Amino acid sequence: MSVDFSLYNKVFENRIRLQIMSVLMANEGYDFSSLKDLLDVTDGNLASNLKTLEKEGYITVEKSFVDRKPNTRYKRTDKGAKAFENHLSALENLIKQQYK
Amino acid sequence: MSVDFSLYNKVFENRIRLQIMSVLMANEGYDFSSLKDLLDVTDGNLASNLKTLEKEGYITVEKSFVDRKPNTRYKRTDKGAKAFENHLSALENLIKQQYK
DNA sequence: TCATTTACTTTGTTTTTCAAAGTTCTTTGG
DNA sequence: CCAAAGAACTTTGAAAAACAAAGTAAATGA
Repeated sequence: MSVDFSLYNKVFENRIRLQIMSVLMANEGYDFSSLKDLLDVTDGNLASNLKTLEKEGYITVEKSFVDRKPNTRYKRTDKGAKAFENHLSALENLIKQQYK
Repeated sequence: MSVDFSLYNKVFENRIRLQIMSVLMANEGYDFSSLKDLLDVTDGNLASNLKTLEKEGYITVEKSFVDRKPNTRYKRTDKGAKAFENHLSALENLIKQQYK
């Protein structure tokens, strides 16, 4: 009757965090400035949403220098991948339900 | 490369509103107390989220008496159905992208 | 050495969420 | 007929979340 929402994850309720994880699922890693271009957000906003994901243990951060410029690279963790897949399952249930 | 998010709708970023619309897509109508039981929210919270959907023109409200008790019944509008389907499309793109 | 770029952090405002309490309308029991 | 009760709110206010803007650090380039 009703859709199972137990796998729904509030961390991914935010559009920016949802998109960040989506990008990090499709790519092994992605850097700060590329994310910024892709998602069209201010750097402060992006940084704080990345921090939220990091605090949850969903992504890792690696700082280095590329072309003599600072470069910060983000990657999903296994925990993050699992959590995201679970969340997508909840959404998938919602979508499927429509045809029931 | 990146997922199309143009159909993403901020109104449905909230879990409760997302679930309400989901229920109203699968059912012609649904009443207040049944929604309350289903979604496990306080009546104030439910009422305010229903009002948000009503203000957007996504649902309609009909009040009557059933078994001598007040009964409020909610239905999706065409506009609401369209907006919700669009939003699900955006989510579907996100899910599909994972297998690319 | 001074400006510039990247990737933040801090600050503070605005927006959103939500619970709790109060209100209205109608029915029912005494 | 009056009080109590239940449904469905509305109001109030507090807490959390979202963001923009400005400030900062570290390294490089001119």
